[in-house]
Amino acid sequence: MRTPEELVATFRANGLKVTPQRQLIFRLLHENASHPTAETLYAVATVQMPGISLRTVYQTLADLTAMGELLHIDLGAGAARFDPNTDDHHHVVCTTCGVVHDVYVANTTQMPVTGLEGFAVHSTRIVFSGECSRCGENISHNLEPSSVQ
Amino acid sequence: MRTPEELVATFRANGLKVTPQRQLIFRLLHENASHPTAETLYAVATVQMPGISLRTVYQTLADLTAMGELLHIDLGAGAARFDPNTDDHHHVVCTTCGVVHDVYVANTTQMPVTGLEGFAVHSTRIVFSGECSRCGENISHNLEPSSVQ
DNA sequence: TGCTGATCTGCACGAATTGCTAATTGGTAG
DNA sequence: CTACCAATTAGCAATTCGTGCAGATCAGCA
Repeated sequence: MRTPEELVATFRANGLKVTPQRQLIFRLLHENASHPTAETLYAVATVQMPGISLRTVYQTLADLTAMGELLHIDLGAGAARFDPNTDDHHHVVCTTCGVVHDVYVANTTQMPVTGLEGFAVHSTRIVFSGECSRCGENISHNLEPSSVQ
Repeated sequence: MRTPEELVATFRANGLKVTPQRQLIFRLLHENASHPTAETLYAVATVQMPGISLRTVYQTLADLTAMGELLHIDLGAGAARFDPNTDDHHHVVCTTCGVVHDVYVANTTQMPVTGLEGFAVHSTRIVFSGECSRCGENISHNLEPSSVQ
């Protein structure tokens, strides 16, 4: 995800105004490397800016998505997640706690596939579901702090 | 998808009652090889059984899904689709008309992947999006009837 | 400083389900 | 064949995740 400053510049370049609400959201997204839902971001934003509207959060996320600065990811359950990582990648979801991690899959366009005849494929979405290591050991052992969020 | 008769037997075996509503839905699913939504099935069911409740359709689809006789597939947009094909497979969606076709992908567990460390993956869901041949040529040429639904 | 269109807020609305409950009914025990 | 009772159905309310709308506000420019 680009820096809040870059996003400010991008918004200006696109003729969009730079409001305090938008700047706050830029900052939160830049700081937060997780895959928040609109509600989650709203909750965090409210702390720093009481009165900000959930509607505005949705709107700004939609703007960022439209500009390609954010990915709108639908895991097929619950609210949409927004991903500051705009690389070509995929996701794993923990079915227990809901954490989402980025996954990189090589050559998705060259997978051995049957049934795509007649389709001009524009995109491929892969979602792995499983249990993260933290949930796997529901009793917290003396586990070295891994990259598990 | 199993035959209505088999499903009747399975329901009885599981201690569930066999009602006319359920039998109708068994039949519709067996006949209909597409990937209907609950509403779609409801619409068809209503013709043969006016007064059947959408709630009942949802309930029966949930029962079948719980028994593994049906797959609940969420394409990440709009209503859930129900798939009578319970093989291990994936899907393509036409972004224009919404048709869904089954896709078989070999060895999804051996794809070259980075980022799954620490996850015990239980399932992999792949959704291809694109345009089907029918929508690709939005003017209907003298196209030989293919398997395009 | 003043405009003015963009933006924000708050609320109503919409789609897709699920929760709840009274009325009905399948399956079985007489 | 009949009665009984838990399972099921119907139908409506409630929920979740968003989007549409309208009036109040504000950013950015002259």
